[in-house]
Amino acid sequence: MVAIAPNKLILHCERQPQNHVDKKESLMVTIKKIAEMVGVSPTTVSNVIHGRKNKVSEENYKKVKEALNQANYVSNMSGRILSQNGSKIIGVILNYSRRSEVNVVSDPFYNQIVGYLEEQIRMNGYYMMLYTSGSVQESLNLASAWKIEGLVVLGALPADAEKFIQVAHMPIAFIDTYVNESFIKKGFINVGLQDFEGCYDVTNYLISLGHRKIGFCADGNQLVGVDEQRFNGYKQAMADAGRGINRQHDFFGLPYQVKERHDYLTQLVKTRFKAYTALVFTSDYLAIDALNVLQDNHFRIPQDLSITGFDHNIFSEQSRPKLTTVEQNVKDKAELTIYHLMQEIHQPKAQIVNIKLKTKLIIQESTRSLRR
Amino acid sequence: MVAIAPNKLILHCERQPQNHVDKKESLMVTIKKIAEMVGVSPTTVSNVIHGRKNKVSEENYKKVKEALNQANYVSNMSGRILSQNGSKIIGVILNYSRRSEVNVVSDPFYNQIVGYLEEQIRMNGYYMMLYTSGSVQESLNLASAWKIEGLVVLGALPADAEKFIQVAHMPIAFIDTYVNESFIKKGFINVGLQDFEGCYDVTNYLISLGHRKIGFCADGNQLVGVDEQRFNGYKQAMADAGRGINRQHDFFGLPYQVKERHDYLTQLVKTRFKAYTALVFTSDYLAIDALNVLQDNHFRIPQDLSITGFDHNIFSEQSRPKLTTVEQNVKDKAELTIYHLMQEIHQPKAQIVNIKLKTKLIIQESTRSLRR
DNA sequence: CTGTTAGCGCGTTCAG
DNA sequence: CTGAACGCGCTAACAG
Repeated sequence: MVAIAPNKLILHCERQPQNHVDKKESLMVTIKKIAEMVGVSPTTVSNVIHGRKNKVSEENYKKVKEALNQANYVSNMSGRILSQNGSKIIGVILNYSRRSEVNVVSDPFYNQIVGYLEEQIRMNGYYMMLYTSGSVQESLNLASAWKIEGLVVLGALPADAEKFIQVAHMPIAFIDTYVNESFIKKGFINVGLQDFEGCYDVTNYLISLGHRKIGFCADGNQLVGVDEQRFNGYKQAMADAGRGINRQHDFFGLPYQVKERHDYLTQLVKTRFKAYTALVFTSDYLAIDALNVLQDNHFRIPQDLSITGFDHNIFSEQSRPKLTTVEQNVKDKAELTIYHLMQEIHQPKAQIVNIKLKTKLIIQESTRSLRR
Repeated sequence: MVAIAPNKLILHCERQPQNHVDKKESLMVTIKKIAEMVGVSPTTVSNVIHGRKNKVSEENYKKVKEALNQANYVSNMSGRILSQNGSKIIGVILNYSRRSEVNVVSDPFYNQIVGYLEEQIRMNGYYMMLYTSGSVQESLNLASAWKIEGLVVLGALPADAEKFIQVAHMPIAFIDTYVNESFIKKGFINVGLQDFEGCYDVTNYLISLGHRKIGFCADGNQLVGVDEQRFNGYKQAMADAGRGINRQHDFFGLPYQVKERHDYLTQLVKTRFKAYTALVFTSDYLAIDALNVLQDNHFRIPQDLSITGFDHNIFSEQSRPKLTTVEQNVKDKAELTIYHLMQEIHQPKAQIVNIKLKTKLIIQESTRSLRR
């Protein structure tokens, strides 16, 4: 199924014909075996494992406990799940994203949050199963096959998110998702940002610097979910400054694929971008990517053009000039998401959580004042 | 257990007292139910699921198949695992790394490869369980609890890797790991780079530009595993050019924590770095990080100092000047790793795989010639 | 070709 | 306080 051609330098790579090994030994330490060893019943062992001291004599408790440690007992999850217990798995689903047409892998935001999610999930005594791509149904199948206790869905588009809500039978926490009001009922969890306000602020800052001709750049040609909110924030700021926005002209939908995007940007630099003194980007990644193309085409940032990003991740710090951007706290996002998901797992349908974390304008070097 | 203080702006967050819901319904579609519906035995259904056409009449086959689709049957993994079948899980273990003291989250290399690994694992019909941190034993416990079929271990230090080999009862594929020769026996899989050669090449390139005073910078004070090999490559290139290396003076071990590292670098800029015309870094990440500190301290790169990275990831492209670096193909690494792990799963102990992928010198703008 | 049965490991009754 | 018995969903071995 994997179509790779391993024609790289291989140092040693011996091969033996069909060395079929019987692996029937099963080194698994089971409750039963522990019970045999100590000379008690499996139930007693189970009780010890679950710390039910009032059900086991102190003497036995000690002996069993010791045997468990000795043998490094690890409960078999399959057995556990089967006997109506939680699987202790949280599924994390990617790729219902604004950047869905390209491998999510390259998106620094997703990379970062996945790391933090894993950390939080592990700290709660759960395991994380990571799943990318596929349809909503596919994801839900995965979830039910493993009796997954909860799902984290990243950056789903409204339609997908709504399908998740309708079809799923388990707690779901969304991150950065906008759905129709009617879906926001008991059991709904979403952790997002004040996208509108964040983009309003940064646009407004540009306006305060004297900019009037400000464009808006996003991934893809559709403005939906997060990007839509950010666009609206930008639009509102412009409107409040007495500048109407023409979606046709002032919005630039950039291709997802790197090469195409660069080609398109190179073209824009020579044409439509000339009409602007500032550009608002929906992510640091995109802004930095454009920054390089602009610089390579002898645009000076910020002298010739001011640009702003969104995220305040490592990219905006490592670029030169450093990027003026909107900060979001990814770690907080992950923590809150898992916190509320755990609440929901332990106490279903108890709450509605729709968090919009504050953002913060980070003024750096990629923007300049038009006044003097 | 999670110690977070959700004192952020929360829009709506209602709460209800203990709305304890009975969720005993179990919407799970089981083989048994399908069997009842169609009016055949569970075995027949199982046979259809596994495509054993020769064991089921064509008529029944059709009827069952239809019912399965109709009901959107998904096999319960726990049952499957329990009855001696593979779990279809590949565990991916992080954090036995050269950068282990800090959250792996921030390391772009790990982020990237995790994404590609997930892709490959999924394409092989497996699931990925991601696990960070913890001891070798802990990781192996996880693996046995879930009857994990194979493990991918990223960036393990030699000692940990050797423990994995000794204790584990399942196929393991290492990435970027160096172990003692004696551990390289049937069943061993490692996919790494020509670290020595890569660093030799880049150092040699600097030498060819006329540099003689070249320093070496890595994470942490210990040179082990990958970093050790790279250091050796650097050392050898210097030796071949008639320059002996003093590990005390010419090696710079940088702190893992960002703040401390920046402080240390700021200090070095004013002192020891002055004695060098070029610096070799073990990663793009580190090189770019230092580049910024250097630039912020009015060092001009490459006029005052040439620097090189390792990885050729997005960082080396987005920096200004672009980084001269050593390219590795992360996608290839992931593909080969999973390819060979799958081989090993299906045909245990059949091979020894110790791949060292070629690297490629990428000459960009962060290095300059001392000749004229 | 089809159905019955046993057992995987665990947790939870329910009798002792 | 302890142990025997059952069932979760699935598969494989075995009868019919």
